[in-house]
Amino acid sequence: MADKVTIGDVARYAKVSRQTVSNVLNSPEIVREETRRRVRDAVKALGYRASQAARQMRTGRSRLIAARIEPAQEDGINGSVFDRFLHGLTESAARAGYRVLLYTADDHGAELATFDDLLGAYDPDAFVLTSTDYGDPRTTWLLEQRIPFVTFGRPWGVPPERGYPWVDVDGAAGTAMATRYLLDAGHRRIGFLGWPEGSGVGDDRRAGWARTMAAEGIGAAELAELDYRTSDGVPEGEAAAGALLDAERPVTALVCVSDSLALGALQTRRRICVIGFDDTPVARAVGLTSLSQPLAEAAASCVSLLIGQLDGDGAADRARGAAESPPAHRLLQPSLVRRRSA
Amino acid sequence: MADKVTIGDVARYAKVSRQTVSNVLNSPEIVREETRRRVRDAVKALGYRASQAARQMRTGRSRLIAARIEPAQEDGINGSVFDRFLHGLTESAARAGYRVLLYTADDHGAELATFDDLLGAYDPDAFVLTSTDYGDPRTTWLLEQRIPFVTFGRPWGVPPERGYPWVDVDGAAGTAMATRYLLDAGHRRIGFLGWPEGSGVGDDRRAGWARTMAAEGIGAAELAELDYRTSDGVPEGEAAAGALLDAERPVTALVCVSDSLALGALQTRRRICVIGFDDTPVARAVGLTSLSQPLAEAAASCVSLLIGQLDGDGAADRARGAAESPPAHRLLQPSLVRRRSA
DNA sequence: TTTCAGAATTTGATCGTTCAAGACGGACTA
DNA sequence: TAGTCCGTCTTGAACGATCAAATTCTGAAA
Repeated sequence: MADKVTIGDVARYAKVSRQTVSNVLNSPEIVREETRRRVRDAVKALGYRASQAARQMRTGRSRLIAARIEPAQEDGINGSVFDRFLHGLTESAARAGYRVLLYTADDHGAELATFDDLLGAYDPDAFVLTSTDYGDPRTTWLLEQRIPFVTFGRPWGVPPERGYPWVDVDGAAGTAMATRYLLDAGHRRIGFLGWPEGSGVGDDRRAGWARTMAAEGIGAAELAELDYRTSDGVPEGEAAAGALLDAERPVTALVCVSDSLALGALQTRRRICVIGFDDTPVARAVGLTSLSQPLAEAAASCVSLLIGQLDGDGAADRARGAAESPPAHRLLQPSLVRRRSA
Repeated sequence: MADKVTIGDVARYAKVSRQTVSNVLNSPEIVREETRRRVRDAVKALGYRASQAARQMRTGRSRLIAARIEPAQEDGINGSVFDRFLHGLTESAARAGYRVLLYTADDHGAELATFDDLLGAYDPDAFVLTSTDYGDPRTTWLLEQRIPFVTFGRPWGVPPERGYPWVDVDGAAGTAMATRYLLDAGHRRIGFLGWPEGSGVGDDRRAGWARTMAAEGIGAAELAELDYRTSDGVPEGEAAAGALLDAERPVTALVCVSDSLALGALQTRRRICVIGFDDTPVARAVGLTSLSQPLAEAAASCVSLLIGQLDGDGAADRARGAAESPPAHRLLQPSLVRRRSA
């Protein structure tokens, strides 16, 4: 194993000083063309790569982004969504010269402790949070500590002045699209299988269905009939779909808040069109039409929002003690993947 | 944000020297009891945490373990297996004072380049490889560079003298267990839905079924009839199961090399018992009996094998230029999760 | 030729930790 | 009494990079 090549080795090889090599790497514009070329050749010839540890010592920047890897959920079907997001995150981060550091935590309290731990030891430059919920203590803590972060998920119920950058997928637009698709196919009794009220994501997805149905002239009373709420899970979906199908005026199609519920609905084996949400592997496997989140794009957006804070004028802003521009955010559109079920 | 607490701050507070603080942290046994206590109090009072970057500078150890996050597979159903492994890895590593650094790579070539990149910049102490295959160039490369690593997956086709530490789940024992279970339930025409010959994992799983059937007195000719090979995927499974069911002497039960194939078999909706492999979320969702890999335990084993190399006498061994003891490994047993399908 | 501004490059200090070697005091030995 | 040793603690140097300031170089104007 070749001994470590240091910036000094490169400097000697290129017959310049350490600092010039450093400049070629970090601010090439201030180095004369010919010197720059010589240094770059030396870097290539020796296979030099800057030691992240040494750089971090001086600059205080670790080029590390911390992300929590979530435990496999009870139901697990939706787990792969996060998996794909994480993959995209790793790729986008690498392109921007950052790496993803994983951590786990069982609850918000443990997660705050982990933040502190990580910041003390590895000192990541930023965090990416997922599964944000109402009154999330993590965002508050990070804002207080002035640690850069982004969330994948909107700040549900957070007043705008406490805003922070986020990326999310427009769930309402997705369910609206699905509903419109079913309406165009001639359906009118289109039910919605959703979660109990109170989850940001769930309520948002329900809203898209509701407003599309309302625009079609369907009244509130009928909507209430068509709106079924249950906790997530395949058996729950089967039961709920059964209830809606056995009603006096049965549904002919269902928009579901998750693939788990949609899969349950499919398992009733009744003549019914079903559309799920998240386009999980299961959906692909069983031919379930589903709304697909652009996860790679979401991850890329997260990284670019972070980079804006980190490499951009973020430091300057924080020094001035003022965040003048409101935090950036991005709302992405899901797409409908047509399969046998609808 | 409190300024960073350094070892010097702690030293001043405890009225000792920097080095004594360092000793309390790294070799407490050489410090007098009372001093040790005083230093520990100071550490707690100030909330000190050693800077990983500075430590790495001096010791050359990053306390980072690199793992590749695999792209979601075509079929994706089995993706969650890796996901759960990664979660376990992160947890076990944290317990041992290590963190997991993610990277991606599209093929082995790109992965070798990434190894080099990572080692140059972040200098992880070890790698965890998954999805090893025959003649894997990655293990050869890492062995040559004398970089510690473990694989989750046996060294298929690697001569013992080029051995390295690994952890794996005994697939053959799993399919043997499944086959035995079906035999005990009275089945005799038990088919095996497997992948084409040539994959280590696939062949191993087939072997467990074959040897259990043979032990039951079923001849080679009949075994060949019952053994179906196809590429992975739900439609493929459906087709294969159909063929075995429509044969002159149809099967009454199926052991499958993956949940994808098993799910396909289930979708034939024929009266047949099916057992899958991996206990994926889909299996849980549709009530598929499946073999479950102890992923958390596998991850913990990977970490402990690595720690043995890293914190143990690994450095001394390497200094002596001799690996006297053969690399350690662990073969774990899967378990059968009974559900409706068998 | 001299002067000078600006560009290009170099030098010394520093980040926070651990290593290697040295200092100090007390006990034990000769 | 002096010498030696051991346990405990301290001091200076080093890891490899960047920052800040000093220095040298370049070319144009006086």
